[in-house]
Amino acid sequence: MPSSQKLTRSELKHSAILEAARLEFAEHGFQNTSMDGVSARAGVSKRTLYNHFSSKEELFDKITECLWKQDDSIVYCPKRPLKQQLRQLAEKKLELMASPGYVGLARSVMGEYMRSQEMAQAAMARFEENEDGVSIWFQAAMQDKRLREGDPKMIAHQFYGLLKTFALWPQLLAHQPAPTNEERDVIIEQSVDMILAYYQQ
Amino acid sequence: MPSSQKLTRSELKHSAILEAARLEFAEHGFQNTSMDGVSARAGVSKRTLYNHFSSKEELFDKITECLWKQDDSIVYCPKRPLKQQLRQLAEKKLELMASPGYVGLARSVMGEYMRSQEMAQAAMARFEENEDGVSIWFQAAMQDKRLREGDPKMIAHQFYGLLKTFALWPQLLAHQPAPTNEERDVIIEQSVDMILAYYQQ
DNA sequence: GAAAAAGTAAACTGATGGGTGTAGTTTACT
DNA sequence: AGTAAACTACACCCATCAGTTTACTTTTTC
Repeated sequence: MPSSQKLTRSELKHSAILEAARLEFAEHGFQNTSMDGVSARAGVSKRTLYNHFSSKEELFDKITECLWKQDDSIVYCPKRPLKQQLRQLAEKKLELMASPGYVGLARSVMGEYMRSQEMAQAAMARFEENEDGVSIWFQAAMQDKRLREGDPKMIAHQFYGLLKTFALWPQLLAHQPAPTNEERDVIIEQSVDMILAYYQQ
Repeated sequence: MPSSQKLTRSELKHSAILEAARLEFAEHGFQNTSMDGVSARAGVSKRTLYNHFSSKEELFDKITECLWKQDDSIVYCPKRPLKQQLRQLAEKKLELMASPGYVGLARSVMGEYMRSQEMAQAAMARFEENEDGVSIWFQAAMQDKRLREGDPKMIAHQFYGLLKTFALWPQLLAHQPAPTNEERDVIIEQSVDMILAYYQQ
C-alpha cells in the first residue's frame, strides 16, 4: 500500500476547518457564521477548532488573507496595439472576479469591514493597491506619446471602475451571476474602447 | 405666547425615535444597532419605542424608505448642448450622494441586505430604477441622431458607473469623505466627456 | 376633574453564540 | 506496550439583545 497519506490527522483537521470556514463565511458573512456551524461543517469538535484558531477573528483573517494577493501588473509594450494590451489586462481581471468563491468571500469581507472606518480604509487601500500596476502602464503609454496627458491613477481608476460596474458590484451587491463569456467580451470591448476614445491620441 | 407647539407629545416621541434610529443605523449598521440604544438616544422608554414600531425590522424599513425615493428623470431637450444636459444630471446625482446621512444609511442598508440574495436583488433593483430616467434621455438623444446607436440602459449604467466609481463606492466602502467641489467638477467633467467621446456622433 | 391614552423604569424571558473546562478516547511515535 | 499529543462530547459561563410584563406616573381629552 502506497504511503499516499503523508498528512497527519492534525493537518487534515486544520485544512478541513479552513475549507469549512471559507464556505461558511462566503455563504453567511462574518456575523452570521457561528463557530458551532463551522466546526460541524468541518466534522470537527468545537474544542479542536479553538485549538487551531484562537478566535473567530483569527480564523476570518486567515481565510481572507488570500483575497489580497492578486497581481495586476502588466508590462507596457511599445510595439503591440494599446487595445490588445488593455484587453488582455481586463481579461485577467475579470477572470479573477468570476472565480468561484471570490465573490462570496469578498462580500463577507466588505460586509464586515464596512462597519469600521479604519478597517474599511485599510481593506480598500489593499484592494486598490492592485491598480498601481495599471497606472504604471498608463504612464508608460503616456510617455510613449500614445496617450494624451492625464493623471494615470485616475485613468486606471476609471478603467477599473467601468469593469467593476458590470463585473463586480452587481455580483457583490445584488448577487447577480458572473457575466457570461459573451457578456464579458462586450464589457471588455466597451470599457477598453471608451478609455481609448477619450485618452488615445 | 405663540402656540408654536402644535405637536402632541406622542408625535414628538415618534419623530425623536425616527431621528435617533436614523443616526444609530447610519453609525452602526442594522445588526449592531440595539433597540435599547435607540430608545436611550431618543430619550424614550423602550416600551414606548415598541408602541410606535412593532419590531426592529419595521423601524429599519421606515427609516430606509426615503433612500429609494430619488428622482433622476430628465427631459431631453433638442436645443441644448448634450454636455450641458448631462452635466446638470450628474450634478443632481452627486448632490444627493453627498447629502448628509445618505452615505451612512446607504451603507447600513447594503450591509444588511447584501446577506440575503432576495433582499439584495430587490434593493438593488429599486436602487437602479433611477437609472431608467437617464436611459430614456439617452434614447431620445439617439433618436435625435445626436448619439450613435447603442443600448441606452448600458450607456446609462456606464455613465452612472463612472460617477459612482468616484463619488459613491469610495465613500460607502472605504469611508472616504465626499468629493470637494473642485473634485466634484473634475469627476463630472471627465465622466460626461468620456461618454460623449465614445457615443457622440 | 376624571377617564383614557401614552409614557416610564426596571426586571424578566428566551434565544443565540463566543469561548472554556473537563473527563475520557483515539492516534502517532518510540 | 506505553506515553504524549490531539481529538471528542458535552456541559457550562457569560454577554448581548429582541421583545414582554408589571406597576406606576404624566398628559390629553372631554
